[in-house]
Amino acid sequence: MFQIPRGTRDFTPEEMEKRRYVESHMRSTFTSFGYREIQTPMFENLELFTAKSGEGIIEEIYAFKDKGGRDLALRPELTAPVMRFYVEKLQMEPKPLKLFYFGSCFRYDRPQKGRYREFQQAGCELIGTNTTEAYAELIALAYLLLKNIGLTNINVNIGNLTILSAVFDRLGLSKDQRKHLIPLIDKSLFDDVQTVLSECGLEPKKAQDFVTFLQTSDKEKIKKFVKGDPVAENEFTNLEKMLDLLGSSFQIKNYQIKLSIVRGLDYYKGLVFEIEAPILGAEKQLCGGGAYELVPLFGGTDVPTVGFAIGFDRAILALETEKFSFPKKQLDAFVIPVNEEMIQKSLQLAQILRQNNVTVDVDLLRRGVGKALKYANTLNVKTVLLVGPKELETDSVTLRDMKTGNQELVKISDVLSKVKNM
RNA sequence: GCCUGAGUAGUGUAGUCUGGCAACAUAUGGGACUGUGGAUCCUUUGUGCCGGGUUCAAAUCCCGGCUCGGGCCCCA
Repeated sequence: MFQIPRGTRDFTPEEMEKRRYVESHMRSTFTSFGYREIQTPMFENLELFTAKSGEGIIEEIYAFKDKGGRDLALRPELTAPVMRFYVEKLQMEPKPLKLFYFGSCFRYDRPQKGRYREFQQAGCELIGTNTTEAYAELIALAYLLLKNIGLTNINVNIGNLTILSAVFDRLGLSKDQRKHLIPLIDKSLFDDVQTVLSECGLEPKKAQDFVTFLQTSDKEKIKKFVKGDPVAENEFTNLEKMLDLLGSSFQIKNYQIKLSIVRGLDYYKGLVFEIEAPILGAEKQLCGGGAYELVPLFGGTDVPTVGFAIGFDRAILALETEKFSFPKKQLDAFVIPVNEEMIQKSLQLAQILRQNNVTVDVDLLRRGVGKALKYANTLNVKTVLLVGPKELETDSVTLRDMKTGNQELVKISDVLSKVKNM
């Protein structure tokens, strides 16, 4: 017996129905905002990812040599490939450029619930604008993508790395000190943050204020804290404008300012945000995004870029955890030939219906009407068409409504309209 | 990479402590049944995660591995 590789999954027809449902809703949300879909290869040159994240990443991804000795890697995420695509071929497209994607990503991680070695991401990149309205629209899009698939309980957290960095500057913290602090901030270990700050020689009062600043979502408190720092002040004013737009234009109010959002990577700059579903516990983050600078790193002309990625599998997991009832696909009709002489006629009838956008299955096992009906029942079909000699004498078939059990004799010429109106 | 729990027909479970029978439900195919049987009955198919050890005898006890779940690490 062969086994599925660790951390990968097979999807049953029922699961695929759910996934397609979510995917199609996301796709229509993206397109409703004027985004256009792109696709990039499943694997890239390894260097694309090491350039972005450093050599250390090789341990965490599927990297390999091909027969020509090239160093390749299965993509661990999609932002870098999309930016590679942009720099290589799309730089002269009119701005702003709105791109979205769906795709499998691969990471060599220890699998857990909501965490697999092959997983799906949905996301987008907005290239060529950094206005407050662009940012507001982007966050609204991320939020609505998750809302429109049926999630009810999600939170948006919004931070800003420029402000955080300006504050670090003002506190006179060195690069090494920041490196030490950032992981602690990321994990919300604020007591430890305060301890480290004291060790860095910061006055207790200042350290206390900083920790409060990281944890508060109160605009006035933050404003007071950044007062006198032109860079931070200006950035915060813009952040406020953006938040106003989120409320006034998109009716999104359940966001929180969270200045403790940090990203380990240096290329993120300015806006950062994440959306989480608290119902999922440890692996609750559904979406992460922000502004970043990758284009110059890849050799392109500098241009503002912002985007986000949604963990597709987690979004589905969150829906299931919320007990969302996915709509069930129904087959319109199931054709049962009553005996072997009726097979040809049955196939013909099914084919006519299919050509008119009716979904039809025909019994292929030459079994009795009872067994066939039972099978039809498990398929969740709307109607069954019985094709037999008695009916054919009058050019008719028996149409059975599977919900009520009612049956009627219907002329073959009328079957199409009858089935369509069920 | 670490800690922890679990793994028995396709699915859901019992049996494991206290070693000796692999069982129940459901499902799949066939039949009763040459046109209503979405039922009922009969029947078929199919199960001990893998490997080693202890033993007269292992699903059961022991060791190792694999896989899944929970918690860490990590999270581009």
